[in-house]
Amino acid sequence: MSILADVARIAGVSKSTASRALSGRGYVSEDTRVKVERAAAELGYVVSTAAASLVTGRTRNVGVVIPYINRWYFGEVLEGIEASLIQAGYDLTLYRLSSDADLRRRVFDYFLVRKRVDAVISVAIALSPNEVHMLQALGKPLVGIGGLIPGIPSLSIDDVETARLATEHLISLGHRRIMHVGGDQHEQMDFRVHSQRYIGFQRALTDAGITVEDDFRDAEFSIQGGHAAGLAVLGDPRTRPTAIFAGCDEIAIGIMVAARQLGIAIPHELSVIGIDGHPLAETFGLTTVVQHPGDQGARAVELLLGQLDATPEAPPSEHIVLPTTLSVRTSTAARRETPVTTASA
Amino acid sequence: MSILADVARIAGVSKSTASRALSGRGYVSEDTRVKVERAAAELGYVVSTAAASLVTGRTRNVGVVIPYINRWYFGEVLEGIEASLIQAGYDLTLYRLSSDADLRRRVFDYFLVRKRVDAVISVAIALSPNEVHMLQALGKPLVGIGGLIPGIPSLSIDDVETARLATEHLISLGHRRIMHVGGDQHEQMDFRVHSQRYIGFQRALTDAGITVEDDFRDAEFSIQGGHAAGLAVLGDPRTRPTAIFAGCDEIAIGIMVAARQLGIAIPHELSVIGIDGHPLAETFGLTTVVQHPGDQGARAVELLLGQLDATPEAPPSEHIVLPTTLSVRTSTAARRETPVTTASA
DNA sequence: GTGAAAGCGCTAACAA
DNA sequence: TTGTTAGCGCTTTCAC
Repeated sequence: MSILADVARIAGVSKSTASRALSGRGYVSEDTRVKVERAAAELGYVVSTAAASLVTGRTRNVGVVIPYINRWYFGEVLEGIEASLIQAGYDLTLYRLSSDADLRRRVFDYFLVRKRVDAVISVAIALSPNEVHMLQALGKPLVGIGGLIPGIPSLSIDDVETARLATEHLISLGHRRIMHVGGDQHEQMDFRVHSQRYIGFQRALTDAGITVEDDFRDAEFSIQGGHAAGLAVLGDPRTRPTAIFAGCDEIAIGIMVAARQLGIAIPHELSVIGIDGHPLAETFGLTTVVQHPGDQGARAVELLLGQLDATPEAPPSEHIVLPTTLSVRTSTAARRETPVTTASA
Repeated sequence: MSILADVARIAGVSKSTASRALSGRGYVSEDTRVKVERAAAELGYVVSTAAASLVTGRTRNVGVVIPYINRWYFGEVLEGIEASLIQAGYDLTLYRLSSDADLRRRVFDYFLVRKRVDAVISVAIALSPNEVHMLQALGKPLVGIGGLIPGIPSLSIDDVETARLATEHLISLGHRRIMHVGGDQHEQMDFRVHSQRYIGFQRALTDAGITVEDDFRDAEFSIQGGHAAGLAVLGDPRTRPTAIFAGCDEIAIGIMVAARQLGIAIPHELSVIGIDGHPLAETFGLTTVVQHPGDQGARAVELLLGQLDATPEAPPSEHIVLPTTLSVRTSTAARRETPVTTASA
């Protein structure tokens, strides 16, 4: 492990010149720059981040806090962030925050503060004013994904509107007996995404003058979860809905699997719509409202780098609402000219 | 941001005493320890890792290189690693290595070397002797997951044996027309997992004296991939296999979906078996050979910490082969008393 | 355009 | 048991 002094010696210059040549900051003649670079390459020299950050206060490392890794949406976001970060020469330090409040406090009080990260991206985690304040007091730029965090730039779709759009699509097909299979309202994600989508759903129904008695069923946000809920909800032909708006594509797919298993024809007896744009939606012919999590990750990094590199006194703190688009497939291909009721009553 | 000197001043001791009290290394009286801790808490002091690592050479940070994030197996491994690491007080810096050789070199030459990580976990990436040597020369412990890496401790299942086990299960059910739908043999993963599984498959057939003409079809390692391959392979009733050994559970599930779509009854007309232990296997009634990726991640961290904390001169470099277990479900529930041939010829 | 020197915040000998 | 001292490797004024 060679150090800067070695490089300087071999190149026949001082440490400070070597440092300038390598970092690109400050004036160095073309000649010496070449000499220094050659020496560095020869020695396989790599700057010590520890030493550099000690003096500059920058680590070129970004912390990412995220509640799940192995769910499609989150994995995509993470991949998007990682790719952008590495390309910009930044490292990514990963903190998976479970619902364990203790762990969360530890991560914020200890890990994130240790001057180890220059900035933080918070995915689907609603930072408390306290947490935001802490990080900001430390001068650490902050970007949120998946919901609005007051005071910092954040990125998300409009969950209420997206849910409304999905539900309206079902209504426009003639459905009246529509159900929402979504996230447990008590076990909320941080931004209360579950409620938001439920609210959008109900709003669409209300606006269309539709009343549904049994309009909600909770499910885990996974294909398994959707499948279990689907079996439960679709079992009784007399009470089953003719259309389901699922809280995410995984749930929607699980429901479609359950429907097939129960011999329920899609879309003739049941229409299904999801949210996200999961690649499986195509395989299953699932209509879905698409968002692009990978792009969201990339965009968040962009915002962050803007804060990091540019003017230190220009903290843009607006919330950006990302558009979602309807991608219609066979799961909602049937149009009902007259409202359908499977109930015999 | 208070620094150690502040804490020391408030506690009325010297910096070194404060350091000892906080780090737990060296002798400090109970009394002063309490005083120092109180002062630190009062100031919200957190040690600067940059400064600490500059002098100790340790960063309490582990680098993880992994080819995918959004695939079940890899996500699980990552979650397992993350949980164990954070519990041990280590950070995790994530590098997703695509097939881009350039990126790979950059990560090894630059990122991993910058003294930013104390150790490296390599998931499903076959490190070259060069890469291993580089990291070892730097004194960085190294653990591999997903295949044997000569000279370093590594962890993996026996892909050949696992594939053989799966195939033997199908054979024992009376199947003769068996096919392997697995990874592209050209687009190999680093440890040639695809070939290994294919070899195990073929070995089982050979041992049973079975010859199959069209015994392989490649697929992307995803449900979509399995679905596409399934449609292609199962389309013609005269040539279709009666059993399929899939390269992973995602592929197997995709095949099952395709089969249902084609009206092929499982397990009466087709048996399917996968590898991994994906949670969806239960939903789909898929028989599979189970491994536990999360545990593998945890185990890898254990091995790493052993090297990191313990005797510096005890590098255990053996490869540990993890057991896999057959989990039988309905997808292979049918026993054929006489070998089945769907072919009319 | 280049070098000398100071010091970032911390730990680890070594003395006391 | 505690304090003093000397750096860890780098960047960055400030002279030259």
